[in-house]
Amino acid sequence: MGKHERGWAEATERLTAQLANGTEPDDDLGEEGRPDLAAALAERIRRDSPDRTAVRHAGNSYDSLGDLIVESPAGETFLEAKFVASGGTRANLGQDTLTEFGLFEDATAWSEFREEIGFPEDRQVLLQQFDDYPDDVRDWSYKSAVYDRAKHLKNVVDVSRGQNTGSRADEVLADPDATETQRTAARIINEILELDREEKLAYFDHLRTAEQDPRAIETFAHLIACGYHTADALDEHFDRDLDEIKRLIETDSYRLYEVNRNSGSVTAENPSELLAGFEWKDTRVEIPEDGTSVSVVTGPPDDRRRVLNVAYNWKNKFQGIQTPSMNVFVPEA
DNA sequence: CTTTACTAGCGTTTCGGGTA
DNA sequence: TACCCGAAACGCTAGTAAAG
Repeated sequence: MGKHERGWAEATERLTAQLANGTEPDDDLGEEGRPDLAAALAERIRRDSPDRTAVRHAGNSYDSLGDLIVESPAGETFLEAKFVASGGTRANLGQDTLTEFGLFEDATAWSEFREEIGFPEDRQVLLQQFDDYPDDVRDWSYKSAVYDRAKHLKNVVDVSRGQNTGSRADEVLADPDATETQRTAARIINEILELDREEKLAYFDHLRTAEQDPRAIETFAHLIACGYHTADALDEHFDRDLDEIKRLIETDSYRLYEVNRNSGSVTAENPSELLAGFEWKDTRVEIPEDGTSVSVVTGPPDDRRRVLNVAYNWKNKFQGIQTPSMNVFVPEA
C-alpha cells in the first residue's frame, strides 16, 4: 500500500470496523473509502470471528501491530488488511533494504557497491557508443541522462510493450534486415545487460563474505510475512516488535486479509502457517553462485527450508538502467 | 509429448518529498 | 512551481516444472 493510498485504505479500514460492529458508518468515510470493500471485509470478519465483542481500528498502524483489532473473550486478534488488485504476497523494497536493516553486518549497500566498482561510468561509456541520440536527451549532469538514452535505444530496436528488452535485442542481431544503427543499439543493450549481471554477481560475491545477523534476518522474514512491506512499516517495527509478533503467531492471533479491489473477494492468510513451522535455528541468507536472487532460509543444512526469495532487479527501461529494487516472493513449497 | 500452472524476472505507472 | 527522482503498487511474460 503506497503512502498515497493510505487515505482511502485507512478510511476503508475504519469503515470496516464500523460495519463489523454494526454501528452507523460515517458518511465521510464512505466518501473517502471504498464502502463495497469495507462491507466485504466486514462480512468476512463477522463470519471468521463469530465470538467477537468488538472490532476496532488500530489507529496509527505504527503504534500497534495490524490495522484492525478483533476483540473477543479469548483475547485480541490482530489483523492486517491489504487491498490488492491481483497477485499473491509479495513486496517491493528499496534496493539497499537488506544491508540497511542489518541482515548483513558491515556489508556494502548495493547502491554503494555499484559506485565503488565504477558501474555508472562503465555504463556511460557503453551508452556513448551510440551517437545518434535525439537533441533533447539530457546532459550527463542529470541522472536521467541514462534513462533518456536507454529509452532511445529501446525505441531504436523497437521493443514492444511487455517484451523483454534483451530478447528483442537478440532478435535484432539475428535479423539480416536490421539496420546498422539498430544493431549498434542492440549490441549496447546487450552489453549493459551483461555488465549489470556481472555487477550483481560481484555484489553477491561481496555479500557472501559478510557476516550475517540471524536475528535481523528472522525479523525481516516475520515482518514481510505479516504484511509489513513498506520502508516506513519496516522502520517502525524492525526488531522491537519481533518478540511480540512471534507471540501473536504462537497464540494464533495474527491474520493477513487480502481484499481484491476489483472483485471484492477476501482471502485470509495465517502467517503462522508460513512462520510457525520453523524453529528459527541456522537462519541465514543463502546466496547462489549464479542467479540474481537470494533466499532467506532456516533450519539445518539437511532440512533447510526456504522462507523468502529476494530478487535484485531494476524496474525501469531494462536491467542496469533505472530504479534498482528488490522483489520479495514467498515460495509456495 | 503436449498442455497447464507457477514464479522469478522485468516492465510501466503513479505519487509525493526534496530542491533549485 | 517546476522538475528530479526514489518508493511503491502491481501488471505482464518467459521459462520451467508439473500435470495430463
